[in-house]
Amino acid sequence: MGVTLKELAASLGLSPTTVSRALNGYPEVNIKTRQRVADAARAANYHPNTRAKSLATGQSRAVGHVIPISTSHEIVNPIFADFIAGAGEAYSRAGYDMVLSVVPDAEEEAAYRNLVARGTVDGLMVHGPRLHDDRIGLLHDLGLPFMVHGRSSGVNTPYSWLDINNRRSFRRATEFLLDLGHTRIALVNGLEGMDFAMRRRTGYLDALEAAGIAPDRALMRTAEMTEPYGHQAGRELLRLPDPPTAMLASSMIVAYGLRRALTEVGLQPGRDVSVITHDDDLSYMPNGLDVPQFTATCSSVRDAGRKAAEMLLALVNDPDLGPINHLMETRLVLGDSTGRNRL
Amino acid sequence: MGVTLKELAASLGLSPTTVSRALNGYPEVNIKTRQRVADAARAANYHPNTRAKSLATGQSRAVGHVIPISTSHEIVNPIFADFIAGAGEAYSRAGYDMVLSVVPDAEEEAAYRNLVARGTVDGLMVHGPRLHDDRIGLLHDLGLPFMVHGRSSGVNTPYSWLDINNRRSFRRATEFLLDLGHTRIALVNGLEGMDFAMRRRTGYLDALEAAGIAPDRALMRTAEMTEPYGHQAGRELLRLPDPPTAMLASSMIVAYGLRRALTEVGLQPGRDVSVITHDDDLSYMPNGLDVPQFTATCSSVRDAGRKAAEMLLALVNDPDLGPINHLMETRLVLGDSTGRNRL
DNA sequence: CAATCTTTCCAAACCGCTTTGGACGCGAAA
DNA sequence: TTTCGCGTCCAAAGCGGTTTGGAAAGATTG
Repeated sequence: MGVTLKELAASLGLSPTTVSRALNGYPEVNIKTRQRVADAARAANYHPNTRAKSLATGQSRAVGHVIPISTSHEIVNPIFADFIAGAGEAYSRAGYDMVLSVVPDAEEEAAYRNLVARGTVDGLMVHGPRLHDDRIGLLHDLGLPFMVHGRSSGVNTPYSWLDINNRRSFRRATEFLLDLGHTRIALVNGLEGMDFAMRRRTGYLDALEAAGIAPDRALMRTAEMTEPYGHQAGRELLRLPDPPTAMLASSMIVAYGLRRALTEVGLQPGRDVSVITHDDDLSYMPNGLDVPQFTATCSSVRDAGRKAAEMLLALVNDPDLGPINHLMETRLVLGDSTGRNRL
Repeated sequence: MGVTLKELAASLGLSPTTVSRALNGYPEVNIKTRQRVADAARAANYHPNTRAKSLATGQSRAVGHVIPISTSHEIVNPIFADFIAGAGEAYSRAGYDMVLSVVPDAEEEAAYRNLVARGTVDGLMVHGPRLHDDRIGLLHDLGLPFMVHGRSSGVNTPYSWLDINNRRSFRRATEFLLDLGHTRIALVNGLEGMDFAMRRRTGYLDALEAAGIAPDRALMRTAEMTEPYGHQAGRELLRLPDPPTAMLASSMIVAYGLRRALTEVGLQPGRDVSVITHDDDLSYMPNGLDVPQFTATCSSVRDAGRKAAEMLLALVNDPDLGPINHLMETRLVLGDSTGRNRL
């Protein structure tokens, strides 16, 4: 493999101690020696062995992400890739490694315990929190710093999280549709076991209630967010005796499905039926090339990943930091998919 | 953190040596002692420290995936999540960790060198190979086992890869369209710097040539695979003086865009214009709920991840294994998006 | 019964790094 | 001159495992 510290030291006629100190910026080494060491290290392409270093320091300089695969749905969250990309950027900038554990949700707890007991990581990221998520209590007990991407309603112990303001976001979107004169507004949501979906529904209901409109269960759908789901939900909604004139989608890909359902029966988004979607700003799913195709509540999940990673590293470097939170607001971008209610 | 071997040994009145051997299945330990140790280890939730173990054995029991982020496009490959999910499954089953390095493509080489020099991983996975990809030569020199997901034309040194038969797959799809009477067939491809895109184009051209049809540059598009790209490409193709009657899409999401372009001008996929797409069988992008919405060349990228990971582990465990390859055929599934040429 | 294996265990070295506790030489202060 | 402090370096003890080379006791053999 690579050169070892010992070899490097020998080639310089110095002790490993001095070389180590020179490279790690300790004061007790002559400036000329330090320079000599630095040059030699570069020339030999010396990189300290990760395992040895972390064994000696007690820190692994790595963080873990546990990705749950729902055994019932076998689905991988599409936002995962962009979140990881953002987080990975922050990690590599800080010189941290990222280790990923992909596990069926039944083995999630074991996965967390494993990573902690084996000392593989200094911190953990929790993805896809559900309502009353057990993992938070578990991680609290395990004692390693962790960040949650999202929140978990019903959990009492304080914890660190980063989330978007799902509730306000969907309230805002609903109000926007109400202002356009819509009163029959459908919500095509994600799986409601997920915390974010519940919050979105709450925001939607908030707005309806404020407007004095009674919610209609027939207008509220929930499922794993795919295009065919959006399509089917759209078709069913349009076939209702009193169909909605506006629809709220929980993701861009669901909105694609809704649009297909509309155009299939000759309806045009924005003119005949309004559609607003949440847009995670996924790199491979841009909201139009130049102008936005959908009116959307927009928030970059990549930025979220970057920020969440930075927060996690802050927690790792200062364990006394206590729970830290960050709530990101979304911005409402106007596209062609919304318009006045013409009924 | 967790219990250490030394502590466990002390609590049992045994030496660390014996405990280590008992846990690792060495023969020179009494069956009763072994049992006693196993019980105690389970009771104490003992897991050997990753770093110490790998330092002692010289193996990290981890593999690295370097994910390049194109600095020009800033795009994360959408198939990445499912591939990782498949690979991760194989790794955790084998007791290996997966470490991810997300880096701008300019720093890719440094990332590989780093992982190797620091001894962080025992093997590497290469994603998104381009034509004449430098990384293969680099990894060859670095001497660590590696697998390429895809291939790289123009590379002479032998290497291990897993790929789908892109060429035959697109030749087959094109022939299918030719059999339906289509002669003006468009190819809406991915970025042609990518090896897979080049192969698909070749398969497409093979079929045209065999049918005695001269390729038309106006019918061949290439870009990053997004829905808006598919939409735009579809619009432009339909506006040609002599528009295509069939289209080949490089991914499901591009096909969504094509379909939008068709329906926008009142054309129906399958009846008026035929569309075939490649389908990576992404979990969040199913090809219809019950019946396939698109005729597609289908191959699960998740299975590919699983298989590629298994191959990489085989290489890690037997360095003399030499280059191993696996070529997966796609299956053509029939959907509603194709039909006879009615012109 | 002595000699020779086996079985079962342990002490100690080692993996590659960090870090503690000096050692040594030199200039400044007493 | 002696003492002290400082700058610069090093030897050695870890970190938590694995592994080599015995050692002691019991079983087997001639």
